[in-house]
Amino acid sequence: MPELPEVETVKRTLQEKIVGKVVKGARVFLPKMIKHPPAEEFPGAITGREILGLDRRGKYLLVRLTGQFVMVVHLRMTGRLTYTAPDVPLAKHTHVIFELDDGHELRFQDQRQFGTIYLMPEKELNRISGLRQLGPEPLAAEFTAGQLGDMLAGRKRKVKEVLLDQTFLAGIGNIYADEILFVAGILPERPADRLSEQEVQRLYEAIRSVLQEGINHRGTTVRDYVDGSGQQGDYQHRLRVYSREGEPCPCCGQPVIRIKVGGRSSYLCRCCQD
DNA sequence: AGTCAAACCTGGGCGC
DNA sequence: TGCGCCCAGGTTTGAC
Repeated sequence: MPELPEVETVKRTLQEKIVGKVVKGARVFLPKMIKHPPAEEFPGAITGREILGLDRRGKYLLVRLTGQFVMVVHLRMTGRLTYTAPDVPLAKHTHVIFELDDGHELRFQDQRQFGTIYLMPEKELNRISGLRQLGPEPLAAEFTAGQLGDMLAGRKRKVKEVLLDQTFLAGIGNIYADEILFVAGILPERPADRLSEQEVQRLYEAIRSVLQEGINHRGTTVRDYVDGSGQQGDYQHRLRVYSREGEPCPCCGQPVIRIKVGGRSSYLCRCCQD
């Protein structure tokens, strides 16, 4: 489910609900979801801490806690983190419940059980390799087209594979990669280092605009994604090519096709992208 | 180094 | 109704 715009939306929706709340307890029903500390130590380690704020890095959600501790959550494909009243019946695949001092719960559910939760001192966050190795934030003010051009130089892999590489840029996944490449008018199989200066500029602008659009529409719900209040996103109605095999290209009307790139389904228009 | 497939899981959808 | 297959927003690992 969740790429940068979805994780950003979860962050924003949870922010208004849980900042300032104290964790009164935690129940772990599926220990393997807890990667650190050992699951049996996790409830004791988080109980009593106040939630100071929420941040996002790439697709990672960071919950800042008192005592310089941070809980790091990655939702992977089907994870959900929702602020829920305690009388709401437990949804299937609910693996961890946090009890908050306002009587509500923060519930983590994950059908496919790929999600991860860490709790550690802020200073040790770099022990999480996926977090440590993340590339730049594509929406950061400091990220420029010139920088993107430098980063692409010498990259012989397909441009879509590069966009999906979290050590290259943080937060782009399969849906937004296809949308970005369509908006930029670039085929996903193009070698990354063979884009013209103009194409790099278009790619940069598409990365920024498509991710921002996704956030503005509260993310994309293709299947499982919901935000921190359990609400679906809206951006699925605005997708141009992703999951639209056979439908007319919004630009030229030719059918959208699906191919495999880097092992992932990729949707594109042969007419509008080259 | 680069590329590919498999692995981690559950469940939906399709053809037969 | 059921079986078998393919598919799914992600990331890591291990084999060539």
